[in-house]
Amino acid sequence: MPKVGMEPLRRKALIDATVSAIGARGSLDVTMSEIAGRAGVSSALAHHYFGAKDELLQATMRHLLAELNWDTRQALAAAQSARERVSAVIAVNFSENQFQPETIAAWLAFYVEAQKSAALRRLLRVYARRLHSNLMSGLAGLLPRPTADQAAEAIAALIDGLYIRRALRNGTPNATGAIAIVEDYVEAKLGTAAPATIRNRLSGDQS
Amino acid sequence: MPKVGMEPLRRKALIDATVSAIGARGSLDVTMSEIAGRAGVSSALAHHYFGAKDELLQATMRHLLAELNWDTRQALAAAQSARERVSAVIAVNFSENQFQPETIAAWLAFYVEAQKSAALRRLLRVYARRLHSNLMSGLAGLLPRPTADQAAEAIAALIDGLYIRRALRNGTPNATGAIAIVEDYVEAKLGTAAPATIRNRLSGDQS
DNA sequence: TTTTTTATTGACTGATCAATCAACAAAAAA
DNA sequence: TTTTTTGTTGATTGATCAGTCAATAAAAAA
Repeated sequence: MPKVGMEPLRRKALIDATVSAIGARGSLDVTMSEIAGRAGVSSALAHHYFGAKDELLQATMRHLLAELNWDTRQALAAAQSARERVSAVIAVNFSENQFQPETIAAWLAFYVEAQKSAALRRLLRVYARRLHSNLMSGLAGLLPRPTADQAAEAIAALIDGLYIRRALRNGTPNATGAIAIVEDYVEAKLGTAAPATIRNRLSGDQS
Repeated sequence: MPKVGMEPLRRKALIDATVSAIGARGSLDVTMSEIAGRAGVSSALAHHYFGAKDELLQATMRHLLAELNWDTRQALAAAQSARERVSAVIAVNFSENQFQPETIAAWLAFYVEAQKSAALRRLLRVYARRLHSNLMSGLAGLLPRPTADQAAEAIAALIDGLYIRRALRNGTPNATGAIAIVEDYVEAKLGTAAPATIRNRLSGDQS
């Protein structure tokens, strides 16, 4: 079997296997054998390409982050207004690609692991900063500065909160419901602080 | 040393030690020795009183839940109006007792572990249901039914989200800031759907 | 006093797992 | 063809831990 040029393929397969293993187990303490098995290789190979388990986990998280970033850039590019940019960022986080049980479990697990690992903590901070700045790229045009900043913080917290609750299959099950909650917040926020013409652009209101 | 009547004391000490060990390690994979050490006893004793590690973790979570519930009941009893009930529930979740790094780390870790353990999942569902119904005890008097339900969902997600972000020491550091964000949401929500007299009761608005 | 109950531990066992390594095999280069 | 590089694994090692158990000792009951 040994063909040349396997490395990138194996790396990709191992990273994908890591996400699915974490998703299946629901936590980060998956074994290297489990991951390697899912990728169809031996655990020794996983060590060969990634060294320590830690590095595989970091690479996996970087991959998740890169995918989210890619999706976000696509969505932002298609947005035509500040208001649409906000919705685009929200929508991406609950899109098919992102709002998958496997992916959610992985994010959650990484959040916990980040308390132990400085490297993962750094990566999560990158995520938080990006999310904030992506949200601000829309909000800055809709609300005065300090208010916009707080709104971005709230939206970010909402997104994280809805993720964590989804992991438990508590209320707020589907992506549609989650988006509705966040969009409703945005509307409420714009309704109290911005000209009325901006209100009620997307969904029907309930006043 | 063996005095009679040690059991309840040891149980309490072990549960406290579990919270602090989880807080220190930042994850649920603390060893029984670590926990027992913090409680000043041998790991064999921890097994003696709790059987398996799993049961100690469940007991710990039940304890956290009971404390939160107690604090919430106190706060609700002191509230004089529907609006105050909402604020009371919010305030409790960010109070000295609850919004502690140790406690936050424990909650987060339990969320992850709940994906593996049916027992922990059940406990977290109890928490979610209680939070929702406590919030509704105030919101039901301020907003029409379906809107109130969605608002409770959003507030719960906000609280969970702010917890998770606090764990990383991302933005939103202090409890005050967190409360401000949630209260601001409530105000915005009431502002669009309820009579104006209800608005701006607690904090200054920014319109 | 003797016996039983309660509290407590050190030492041990068995299982799990990350990480290593020597070995093998196919392809590419010489 | 021979040599080197690249890909791959089974077997092994060493560490870590949950859980068990026999033993000890103080207190309470008989």
